[in-house]
Amino acid sequence: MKKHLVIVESPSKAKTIEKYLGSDYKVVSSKGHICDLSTSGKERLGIDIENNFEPKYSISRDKRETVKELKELTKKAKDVYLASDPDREGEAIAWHLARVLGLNTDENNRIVFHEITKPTVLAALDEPRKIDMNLVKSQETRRMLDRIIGFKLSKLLQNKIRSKSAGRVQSVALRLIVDRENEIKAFKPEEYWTVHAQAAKNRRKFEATLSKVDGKKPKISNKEQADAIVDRCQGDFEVTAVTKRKKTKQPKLPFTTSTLQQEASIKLGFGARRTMSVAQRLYEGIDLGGRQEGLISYMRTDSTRLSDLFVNDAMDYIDKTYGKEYHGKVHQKNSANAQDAHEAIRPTNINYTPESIRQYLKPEEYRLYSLIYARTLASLMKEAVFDATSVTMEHDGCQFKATGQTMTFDGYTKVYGKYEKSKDELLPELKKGDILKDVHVEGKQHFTEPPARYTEARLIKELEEKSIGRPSTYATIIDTLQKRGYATLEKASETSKTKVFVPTQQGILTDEKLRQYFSSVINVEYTAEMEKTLDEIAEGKKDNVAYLRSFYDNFQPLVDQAYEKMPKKELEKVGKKCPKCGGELVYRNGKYGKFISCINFPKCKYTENIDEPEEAKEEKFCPKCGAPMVIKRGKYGMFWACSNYPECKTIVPLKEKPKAEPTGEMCPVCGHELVRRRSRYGKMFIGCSNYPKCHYIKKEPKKEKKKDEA
DNA sequence: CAGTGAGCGAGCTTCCGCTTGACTT
Repeated sequence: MKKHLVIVESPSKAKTIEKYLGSDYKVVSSKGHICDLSTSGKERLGIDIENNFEPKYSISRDKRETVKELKELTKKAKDVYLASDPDREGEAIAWHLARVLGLNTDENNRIVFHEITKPTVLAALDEPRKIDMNLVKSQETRRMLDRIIGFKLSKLLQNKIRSKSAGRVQSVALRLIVDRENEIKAFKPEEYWTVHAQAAKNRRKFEATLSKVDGKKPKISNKEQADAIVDRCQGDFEVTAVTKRKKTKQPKLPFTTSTLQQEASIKLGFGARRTMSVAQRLYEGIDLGGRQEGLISYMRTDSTRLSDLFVNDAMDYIDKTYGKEYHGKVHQKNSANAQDAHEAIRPTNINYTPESIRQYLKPEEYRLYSLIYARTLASLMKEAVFDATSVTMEHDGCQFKATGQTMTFDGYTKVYGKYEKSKDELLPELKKGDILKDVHVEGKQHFTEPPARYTEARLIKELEEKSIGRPSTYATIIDTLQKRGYATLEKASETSKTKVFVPTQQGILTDEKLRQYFSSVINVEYTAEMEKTLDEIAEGKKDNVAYLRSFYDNFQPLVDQAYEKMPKKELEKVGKKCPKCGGELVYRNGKYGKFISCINFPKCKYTENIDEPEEAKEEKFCPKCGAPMVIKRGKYGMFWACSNYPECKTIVPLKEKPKAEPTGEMCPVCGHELVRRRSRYGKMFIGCSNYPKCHYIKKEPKKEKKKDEA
């Protein structure tokens, strides 16, 4: 018997939905887009600009197999429902599927649902509609714009300054990093002081901070000014006001991709890549003792919405587990450009507590699942309540303030508290008119701090707030900046574990050129403007070809101008000639750093390493065969080798000793100094400088194996 | 964990956004 065929985007989703629909239905997936703009042809743009921006599509190489299968299934099916995601990209996927599978686009064969629950999927099947061609046009416009900007700029920069790529999204991410670097460079620390009073009542100590001097907010910029205030504050203080009020703290919204990546980075130390791959495993399903179950909803989402079914279950669970007083409400707020195709990232089943399934999870899966579980549950719980007290005390026109708070109801922090420390700050019982004796007042010096470099998490947050990039691309953007050699992730400081983005020379240069020639396209606001127009196209209020044309007519002259005016970056000359072909030797940047090569590459493949040791300038001949010797670089460092290799395998060590750092420590065996060296296996170790007479090696404290336990 | 070892890179395919496996980074 012929079945109805339903096509979704994700295989895991297909499995779940097939369970809901029963045996009359076959549910399969396209695994994302199946088509893309072609990259063959003259300009490789896949767009016929002269012919009204006609797109040229081809089936993506890695989807040939999928498409073949879909075609066969279509032949066998009674009818086909296109159930790709309910957003711009999903509509385009539906249209590509319709074309490739030969479906009638005038038929009602498109269905959408915003959450994967049985009632919503069944309801969707009752309301099939036609493919929304305006929405498809909107996606197609976005795609063509990105292709034009990306390929034209990349080609230009490759040609002019040997940069690898540029694009609407990556180049703005780079801009943010470079801007921040410039702010830091321009930053001048300023000195300022605060004044603090240590007081006590009934032997309970507390600290207050200077808030006003003679009724005005103080501005203290040096020690003299601070000392003057401290001098004024000698003697008894009087409590002039005590105010008490209730304070509440709301739980945060459930996770989107961006907030999950941020929180996992801060709370678990996961990079965006790692978070996504662990989340993917949780989504696809974990073997829970014989049965495979998806533990979380879809992990690429911009929505904080939770399905009604889930909310009901979770509320029951809260009532049952914690009591009705913890029963909160649904908070709702999506970011500006949210497309809301999926729910928030939540557990699929609230009864799978992290503890109850811990035995089936790898440590990193357990940690991420615990975070998602706690965040989701907390979002539906009551706010935490605090008693907050503020005390004002004065002496000779100098007013100090102290604040304290105690939690009177833990609310959502019962489950999310371990990720959000909030400490009680206690004040002694004080009342207006109390006199405080023996108050110790002193000034504290501070300096204003430069803004911090971006961590992965901060950069993703910034991009999301500015509507740049999408949940499926945040992790890729981070990778691209590094792969292109525009920025590196480096430790924020010697001691810190946090890694931050530092732009490279090439990154700074690339940004500079884009700023100079393409400021109207590569900037933080551009994507938001584009999105506005795309919405108008989707609503049928604007013609997409007219939009593309006006963009192109503005953009192409900028490209032409840049080809004309942008100076070509010449390769830096070494000042020596190539021993092989006599060409100029130049510095190049390789994957492993700077190196020297012949200008005639690829005709001449001569290379050399930079920072040759001093003695490389000497002429040296092989003691065995008399051939000249050259410096070679092995796994373990540099050495002289016969140029006749491999016929003659003579090796002479360098005169320069390999690095051995003194440590200041003495050898417990022979009393000579201990030095830090690199072993032949490449590891650093501390051994005795009296080697080989003394073989002492200091045992390094064993490095703990990375543990992934909560 | 102590006396060895001999790469590679670069240039010309890049964009963004939707997905998962096939990888040997």
